[in-house]
Amino acid sequence: MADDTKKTDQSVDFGILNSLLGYRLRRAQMNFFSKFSEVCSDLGISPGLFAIIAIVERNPGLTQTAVAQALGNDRSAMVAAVDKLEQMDIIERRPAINDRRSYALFMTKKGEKFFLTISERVMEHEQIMAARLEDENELDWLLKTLDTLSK
Amino acid sequence: MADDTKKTDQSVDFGILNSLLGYRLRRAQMNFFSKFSEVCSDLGISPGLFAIIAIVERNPGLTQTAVAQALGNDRSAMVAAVDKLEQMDIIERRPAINDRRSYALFMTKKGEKFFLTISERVMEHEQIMAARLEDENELDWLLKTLDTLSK
DNA sequence: TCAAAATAGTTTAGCATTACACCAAATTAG
DNA sequence: CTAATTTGGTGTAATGCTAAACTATTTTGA
Repeated sequence: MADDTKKTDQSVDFGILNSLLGYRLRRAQMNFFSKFSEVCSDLGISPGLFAIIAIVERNPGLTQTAVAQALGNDRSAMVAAVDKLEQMDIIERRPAINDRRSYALFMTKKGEKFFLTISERVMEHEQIMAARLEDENELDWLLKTLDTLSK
Repeated sequence: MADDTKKTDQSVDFGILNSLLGYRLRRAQMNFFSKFSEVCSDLGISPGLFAIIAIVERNPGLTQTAVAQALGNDRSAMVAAVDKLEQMDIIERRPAINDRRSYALFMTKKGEKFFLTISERVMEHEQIMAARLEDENELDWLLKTLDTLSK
């Protein structure tokens, strides 16, 4: 059936989209997102939750709002996220010492171990993807360039 | 008040996140997304809708499913999107000639003009962002690299 | 001091995205 | 040709993100 009347995926003309950074970034990011889910879905962790854990692990005692600001998220999105991470016994809310409005976030003992496990998986996946690049320099260059485009 | 007891955004340690392509891609893409919205929100067009228009404009007659596959979206997401674009008189559903289940999508006359207007704005914004890169070669290299990471 | 403004966390509503089930129509197999 | 499978469009439910409003608390400034 060498019938060409119906366009296949391959023959679709992407026009302007092909040269748009925004579109290409979206496709690449979507791919990373779905791969991340494949690798980590059994642990019940999304990329967004992983980012929160990573920040709290390196910066114990930050408030919810501080974490949200660091990640560029909305404060309100933190509520459900921290609720979930607390239920999973990964992080912990403690009353802030000098501000009765806010909580300080800390890793639990289980959370510290959990972070090691999941970091290992994430790094494995990262290395598989990075292997598509030419060399270490290209990776550094890409990370730097993405940073340039993030503000 | 040179008080350092509270961490500011600058002093947050991003740890592993700094070296993760997935995270950096997300930050860059979020930035493009919000800039796009600033530039195009008065026209009522999101990045996703723009992508659909761009595909239909270059490939008139594609079915909803074909457009969804090209963009990597779910079929079901097309319904509301095409409904909206039809209400805006930008694209048009016509019964497919040889398949009573499906619609073929076409630009309206107004849609063609609309696409020119919005493309202009998008390209302006694109050039502002691309100007942060070293030169044309770096842009090409980045687009190629993003493509590599998208599959 | 003390009223006004700002801030932390929360709730809620709106919107986009994803996955799943469904129906009608088309295609394939026997 | 008919039965079984696949496919296109749709509806719905769950999730994630954004924006706005609300309460309690803290900070500001006259």
